[in-house]
Amino acid sequence: MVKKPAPDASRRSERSRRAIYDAALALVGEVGFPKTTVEGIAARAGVGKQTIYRWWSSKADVLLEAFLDLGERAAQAAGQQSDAIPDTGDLAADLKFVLRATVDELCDPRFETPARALAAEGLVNPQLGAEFVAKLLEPQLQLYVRRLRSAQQAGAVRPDIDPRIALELFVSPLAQRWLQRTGPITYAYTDTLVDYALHGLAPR
Amino acid sequence: MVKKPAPDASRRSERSRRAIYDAALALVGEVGFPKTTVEGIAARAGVGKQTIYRWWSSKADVLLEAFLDLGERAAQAAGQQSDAIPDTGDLAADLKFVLRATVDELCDPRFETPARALAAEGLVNPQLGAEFVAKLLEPQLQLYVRRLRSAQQAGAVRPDIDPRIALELFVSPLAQRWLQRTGPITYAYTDTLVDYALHGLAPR
DNA sequence: AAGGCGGCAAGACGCGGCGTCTCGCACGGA
DNA sequence: TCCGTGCGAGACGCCGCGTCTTGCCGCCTT
Repeated sequence: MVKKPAPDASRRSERSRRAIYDAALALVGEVGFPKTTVEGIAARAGVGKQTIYRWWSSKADVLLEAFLDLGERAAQAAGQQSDAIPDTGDLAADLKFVLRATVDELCDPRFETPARALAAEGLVNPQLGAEFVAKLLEPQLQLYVRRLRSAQQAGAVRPDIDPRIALELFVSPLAQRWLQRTGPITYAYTDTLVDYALHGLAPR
Repeated sequence: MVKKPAPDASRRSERSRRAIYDAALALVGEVGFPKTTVEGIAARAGVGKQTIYRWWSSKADVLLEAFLDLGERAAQAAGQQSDAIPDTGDLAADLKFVLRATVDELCDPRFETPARALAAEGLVNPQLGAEFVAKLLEPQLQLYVRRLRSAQQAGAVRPDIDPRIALELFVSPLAQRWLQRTGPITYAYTDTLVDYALHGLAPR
């Protein structure tokens, strides 16, 4: 199964790696993913094409790592963790708070272009899609799982509910509106999602 | 705003149009969307490239129309409409029924490959994405809106609920699992979604 | 019946990006 | 000192894109 002669990672140029990340993110933001080329990334980064092909298999692969790296740096810069869900005891308020923050993030152009490009590529490329889900999406969703489990212990959520499915009631609608542009994304919308999901559509 | 000399549609070859639809769907199914080329479609259809470029702007555009055409033919073949939501008076049962049918459809390879390819392209190409949503997705969603309105009049759904948002509680999770492969797609799963959405996560 | 008009199949063409390969160069360890 | 190897640079063949050209054929007009 080992196809490549495996280049020596200890000799790898950190400088080139950073330059490639920066160039890839900048180009995707400026001209979009389809018009971003490996040649363009190499030229902007001041790097030989071979250096890119030596360490990555495709421009999507480069962008995924660049995006992961961006996320890590942002998280480190923002103190400990910007990604934990608060637990004040008021589940509805906590969910609305974190979903509002997600709305802000989804509307930030710096985030939006590469994220959408990666999601799109992941749909068609299962290998990349799996990595995207495993490294970016699922860790976020697990935060909701934890918060919902806490809510179950506090009696705010029925004990027979599966948290991994429950979170999709408010996360997936937001994701779909953003991905497919099927509707406006506002605080009012996400607040409504939380209310509907917690209390149901049927009369009580 | 009129850029093209507008070819004479009355002289258009129906034979070529059909051959192009068939070739496009076949190729996408066989080698996937990224490896499908305009040249390949033309060759398989026994058609000049210019004939494709005369009537469509991109391979994604071709595939969108081919897919719409496929859907129309399938709908016509299946009697009147295969896409209406039953209204037996039991909202939960009706929703579970139609979602199970959707699960079957999403797992049909003939449907899956082109649909996923179109969705992926729509993410990155807003023009195509808007058309995809307007012509394929939103009409389906409006069926849920109607069924939910009927349920509101019957007292099965609270009157202050917005049906267009409510339907997302069970449709979007399924859509996301399918698109991003974030989890298994089963009848049990969609049944659970309906139960959670109707009765809420909180204790009653 | 004769002529034109326009879509048609076929394919040549230039362009540009892909992925590979070949150079020297720099820098590390024996 | 001398390999070994990643590096920047860029040449190379390949292929698909989107346009353009050629000759054919059917329809509409006259």
